[in-house]
Amino acid sequence: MALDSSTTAVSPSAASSTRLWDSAISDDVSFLLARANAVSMARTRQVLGPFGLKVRSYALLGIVAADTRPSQRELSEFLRLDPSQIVSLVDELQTRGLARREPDPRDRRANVVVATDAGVTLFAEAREQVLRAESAWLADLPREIRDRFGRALAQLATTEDDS
Amino acid sequence: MALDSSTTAVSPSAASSTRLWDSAISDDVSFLLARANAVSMARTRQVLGPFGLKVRSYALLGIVAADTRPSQRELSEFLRLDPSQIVSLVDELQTRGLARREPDPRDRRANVVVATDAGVTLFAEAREQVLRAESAWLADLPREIRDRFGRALAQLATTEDDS
DNA sequence: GCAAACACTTGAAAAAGTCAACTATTGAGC
DNA sequence: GCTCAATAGTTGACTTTTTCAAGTGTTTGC
Repeated sequence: MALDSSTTAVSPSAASSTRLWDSAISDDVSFLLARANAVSMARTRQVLGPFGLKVRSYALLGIVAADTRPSQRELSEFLRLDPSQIVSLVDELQTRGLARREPDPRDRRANVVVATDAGVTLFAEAREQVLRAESAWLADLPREIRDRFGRALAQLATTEDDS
Repeated sequence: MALDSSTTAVSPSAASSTRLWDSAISDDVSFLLARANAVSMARTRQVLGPFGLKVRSYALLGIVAADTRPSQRELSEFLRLDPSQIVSLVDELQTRGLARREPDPRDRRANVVVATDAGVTLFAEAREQVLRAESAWLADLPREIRDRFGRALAQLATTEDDS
């Protein structure tokens, strides 16, 4: 299923699969959330394409563009990525002149990752388009839901799992 | 990031990464949606574990348990999976006696996938637990949001992407 | 009747994720 | 102050997942 971000979302008006929306799982919040996420990923990916950014690079760039000066370890934990994946993402941004590593003065084992001016600028431009696409996507929700959807998601996103 | 279903979600109260929630991207609906989806996946996975089901098998079983008699092609399109992935999932359910293939009388190239009685029963039991976990997860949302969250997600999930 | 398209299947290839091991550094315990 | 376990970042091996190619048998459009 599109329970990941690797698939392009199309509407259930695609004739051959419309009828399967009548089955029970299409009432499951988990299914709907996965589906909505897939649509969101596809839309975001499309918007970021012209900036040469992928969703993960965009997210990492956004964090470091906020002058947070995170260590790679912090990025890894926050983004829920393996440290070796952070290495690759930072390498890529560094190669493009959008971010760089600096030695962390508090701990010689660590780097902090900082955005360059070019990185800050690119992020701002990309974010403008991302937010525009989001607004368009959310536009048809009832107003009182739309205004609180982000907050609801944030609350759900920060609920501990049942481990 | 947890922009996929492969990661266990933990709260931002995990001390070392709390401060990164202050960056811009944590306002992005796409980021929050991905995060909420990751939590949802983790919770669903945990609930389905004791039934020996994974999220995708559960979804597929749910569709065929609804007496929809879908072809594999229809399942592939609906769930946004490659046909070869449907083969594996159906194989697995078939091996466990939860579903089976039948020749499609309308088209000899095709099979329809049907749930067995055991499959229908297992799905019902699993679904009960999935819905219970969902209710618990959504419980702290404001009432007027909680009552309409699923519908909002369904609307978003069925919006065409900008392709 | 023929050729292109299609359903399912198998398996190869590519991509993504996970894990192991290394060097250098830090911090806890004595 | 010393020792050793833990840690940060890195590289690369290994595993898993996804994508793609190609095959057989069937259907459809001309």
